Amino acid sequence: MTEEGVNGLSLSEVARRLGVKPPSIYKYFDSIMGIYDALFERGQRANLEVMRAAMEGVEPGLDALAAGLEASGRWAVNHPATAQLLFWRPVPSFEPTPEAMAPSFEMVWLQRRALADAVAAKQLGPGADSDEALYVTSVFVSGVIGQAMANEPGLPWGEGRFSPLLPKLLGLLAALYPPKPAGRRRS
Amino acid sequence: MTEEGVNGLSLSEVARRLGVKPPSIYKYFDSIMGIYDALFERGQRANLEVMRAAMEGVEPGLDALAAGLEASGRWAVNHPATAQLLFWRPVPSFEPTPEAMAPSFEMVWLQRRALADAVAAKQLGPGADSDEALYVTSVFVSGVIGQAMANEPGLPWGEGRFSPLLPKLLGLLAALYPPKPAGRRRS
DNA sequence: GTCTATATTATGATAGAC
DNA sequence: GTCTATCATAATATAGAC
Repeated sequence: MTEEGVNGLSLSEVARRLGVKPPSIYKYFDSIMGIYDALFERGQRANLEVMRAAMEGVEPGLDALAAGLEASGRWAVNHPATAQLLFWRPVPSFEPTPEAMAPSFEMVWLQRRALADAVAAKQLGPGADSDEALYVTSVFVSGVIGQAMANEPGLPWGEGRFSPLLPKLLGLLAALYPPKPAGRRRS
Repeated sequence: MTEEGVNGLSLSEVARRLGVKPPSIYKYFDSIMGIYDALFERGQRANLEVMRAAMEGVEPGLDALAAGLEASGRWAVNHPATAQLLFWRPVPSFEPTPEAMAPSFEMVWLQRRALADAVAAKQLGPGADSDEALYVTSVFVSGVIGQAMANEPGLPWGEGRFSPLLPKLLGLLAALYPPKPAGRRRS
């Protein structure tokens, strides 16, 4: 996928590099879509696990959210081909199975909980305990990853023009959802 | 590209749909990479022109920036396959020629000028007249487009969970680059 | 669980007639 | 500027021997 594009993955080439003949692959996968599905699930799982690990042992709330998203971003730029498969759906005929999708719901939940913790810790206002806040953070991360991968391929996370922006962008959550609502008249 | 993925574009299929035979294509393009390059250049040009048109007749500064980026986002979700070709480089063996890249420099310049205008109009602080601010806006737009295309394919701009976020995100520029620097001691 | 052999279909590209 | 014919190569997938 790295060499030919995600869409250029070939079952025959997989067999070639494994040192077996193409028919052998069919003992393990029903079709090339089965290979995509396994790659998709592995990728989702790996991404979830680095995020989970990064969030553990960090103060719950904004710190955990930032640590988790940084880890996810680092994983993505380190696995650009898989990340494209997961996040940009470049193979229209491939639809991941529910099992392959499952880890991504877990990731959403981790982020949603971190936002709720940030609200509870008064790092963010109550509006941050919302799907909207989740979408905003996902836009930040996906934007940074996409720009980094497209414009600075091969650069490690933390270098270049884009990935260093992520902490600054996450800091904007406090501007969107200020912990102390701007003093307004009682309503 | 829509049906088979950007990487699945086939010169033979192009010929088929044009009602000609494959060798005829070679009178117009050196190779399939020449087709990609033409698509890339057309896409960049189209994207530039909708942005330019949207910025004209709008108050220079933040309004023009927002209008231009909205128009660019709308164009992208309306042309998802071409947008993938332009913004995510899904064909590793394709390198756009300098001529095909040229419109994108013009786009950068339009946005940079809008940021400078916003600073001049005191809508944003001086720090916004910078490459960093440009990268931030590009992350916003690319993030919104990427999330919309991957998670809500086919939804028109303005609907769904992501594209309506763009104005809100652009509003954050004022938090990053406050027009009146927060009162600090003389330095 | 591996293989050979094969079916079927596709691709990008070129030579050369018209 | 179109075509026919062709080259060289590749793909996914299946049947069936071992």
